[in-house]
Amino acid sequence: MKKVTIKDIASIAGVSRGTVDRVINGRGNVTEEVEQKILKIASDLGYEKNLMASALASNRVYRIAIVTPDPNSDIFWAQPREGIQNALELVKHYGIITDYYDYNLFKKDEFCMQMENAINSRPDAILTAPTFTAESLEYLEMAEQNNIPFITINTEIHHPDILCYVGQNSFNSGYLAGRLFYLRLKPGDEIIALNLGHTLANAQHYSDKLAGLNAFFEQHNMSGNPIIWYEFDKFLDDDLLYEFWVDIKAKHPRMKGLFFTNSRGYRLVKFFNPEESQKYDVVGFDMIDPNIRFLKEDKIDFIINQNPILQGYTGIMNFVNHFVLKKDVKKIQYLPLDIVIKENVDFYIDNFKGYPVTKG
Amino acid sequence: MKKVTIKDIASIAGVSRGTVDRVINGRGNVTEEVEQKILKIASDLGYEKNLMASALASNRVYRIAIVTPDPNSDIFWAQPREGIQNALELVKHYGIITDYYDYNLFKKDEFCMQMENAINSRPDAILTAPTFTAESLEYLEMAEQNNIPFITINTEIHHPDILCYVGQNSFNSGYLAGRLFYLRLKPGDEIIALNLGHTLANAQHYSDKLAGLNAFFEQHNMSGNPIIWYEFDKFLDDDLLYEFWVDIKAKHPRMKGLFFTNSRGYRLVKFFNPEESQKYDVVGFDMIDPNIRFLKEDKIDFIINQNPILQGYTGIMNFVNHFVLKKDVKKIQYLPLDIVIKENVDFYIDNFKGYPVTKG
DNA sequence: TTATTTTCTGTGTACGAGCACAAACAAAAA
DNA sequence: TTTTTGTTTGTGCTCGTACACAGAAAATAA
Repeated sequence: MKKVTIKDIASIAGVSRGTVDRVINGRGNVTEEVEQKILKIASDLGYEKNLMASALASNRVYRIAIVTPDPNSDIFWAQPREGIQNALELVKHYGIITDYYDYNLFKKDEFCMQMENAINSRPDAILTAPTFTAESLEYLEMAEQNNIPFITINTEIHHPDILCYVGQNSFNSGYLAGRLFYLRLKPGDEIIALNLGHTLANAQHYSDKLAGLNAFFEQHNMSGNPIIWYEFDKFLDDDLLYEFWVDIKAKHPRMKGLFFTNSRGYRLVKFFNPEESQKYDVVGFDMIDPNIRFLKEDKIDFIINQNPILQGYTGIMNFVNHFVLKKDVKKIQYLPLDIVIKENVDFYIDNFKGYPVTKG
Repeated sequence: MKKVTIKDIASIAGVSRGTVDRVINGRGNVTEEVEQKILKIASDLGYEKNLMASALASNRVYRIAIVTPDPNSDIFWAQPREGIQNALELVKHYGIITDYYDYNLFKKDEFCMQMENAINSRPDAILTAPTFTAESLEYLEMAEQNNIPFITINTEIHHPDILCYVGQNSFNSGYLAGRLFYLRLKPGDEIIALNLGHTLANAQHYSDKLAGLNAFFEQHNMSGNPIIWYEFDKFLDDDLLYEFWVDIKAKHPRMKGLFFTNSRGYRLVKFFNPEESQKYDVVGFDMIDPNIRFLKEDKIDFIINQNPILQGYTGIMNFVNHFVLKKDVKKIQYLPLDIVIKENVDFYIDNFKGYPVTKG
């Protein structure tokens, strides 16, 4: 049961290690006849390259440039980063080095600058959350020219040349939200879909989610339950937001469900009084701290989680699978849409991140 | 930014590689003074052992004995195995070898036999699902004597000497089920909790789940919604099971919720007519194929999933973290209780297993 | 003191694959 | 034929660590 080495193959084939090495790694300069013989022996013996020895000998370094929003500009982005760092812990021995190019989520020019810096550093790959779609596509082309593949997470852009996408399926998350409202809806109840954010950034995301929600209601003949779409981009100003909320309530006495299209539901539900906490079914996204708090206080009823930590983790692991282990990687990987409620939230937070972790 | 090696430390400390090696690996025979100097330099330089080189040089082989139920005796157990095999794919380069000791889930003597075989093979660790609690504890002690640690998955046994447990928290899964029923319950509605299985095996599991369910109802003042507990061990006989079901319906006209304590809900819900599929809220466990089918047919409403694939995966990864990477491993790792419904089930099945996978 | 044991330190080789370079051989050109 | 060129194969060193063994130094016994 001993492992087969290049030496074993060489001695059986009656050639030297060097020749076997050339065949295995396709370096050429080997007669057809010998090559075939060696390949046959290798496959008969079930030869598998010892990756440790290989990495050690080649002494190769892989560099990944990470272009994601600065967590300080939007706390959500701490989570993908956490996953990235955890993955690195497991695979850094393969010689993987990362450089971070942070940008302010709300500043397009910062994004562009950092993306250029990243490309100019000539990394082996760029891992990015392409929050600015149009610009991302441009840089993708530019990187393409320099043979730098893109690994994208969280925000889907459609382009044949990305190495992979790991993240959410927005349409389906809206559709899922539809079911969650449906569970408790009565005839005539209204749903308010609320986008606390700027239309420009991530527009596709939001409209896909809404489309999914609408699709569910249509397919379940819920024409008696209207969905009303609002957008409010001054969400950072509590006074204005409160005014907006009072206004909404006045306009929609039959409001029963509240659908937040992103992670910022916490900004509004903090205005709920106890009675309102009871009355409304609230569905929001992402397990960031304030959302978790309000989930536990019954102000938010369901959080749909797309495991951003796992997105980062998987992004790195895909790199390893592709570059180090030379395995095919699935191009589109939609993560599960976890339904998080008060009763299972702690397990998602404390004990597990979707992959094994150590104590320290 | 170059990596620090033993040689670097040696030349700075003015000693040979061998001496540094003795210090780093605590092999002794080094003067206190030199040892301290080397340790200081190592920590100053941020030395980290190159695991590739280490594994290569030591040529060590780790053997794990896997003692789990034969998937042929109960299909559920194919899932942990899948996770085990996927994890091995990622870490086998560290020299990890596995031997499987399968046993029939329902045959205690087979379990004992295989456990003895496993211990006698003197592995570095035993990964097991201790479905037979009392016996498992005995073998745990026996393995303990031989310095073979236990990694347990899926079924929790309480013993200070296990290396780790990865799996479900039964009480909480019952408690979670409580919430799922609560969403749609009306005053007077009854819940039938049904254990399709033998009392003996996994008894703790089942009673914990029921306790959780009861606890939720108590804490939410639902004394108007009784929970009635049934057990039926002839579940393999369709005729008897059908008879039992007809009987239940007759006895409980106010039945609204149906709680299956394990993965075998599919055996009963197949008797539902369309009207019944609508009428009952059904909560069951485990994403095995027949359950998934009935989820899609609206006969089952919620599946609580404890990611058995991930259990296997994590079990192996914990081994690696402990033995190869020498990191501390969390002793108890409760996996998230995923709430799976028709609208998110496909993402759990097709696209993701909770960790990165390759295409082939 | 010298002999002997014990404690400490240095050196050489191995692990398996990568890679540069040398050597052997064959084919084409002189 | 010899020379040149090109193709194919073999050798030796490298990566960073582990470990056996040799050797030096110190401590103890004679």
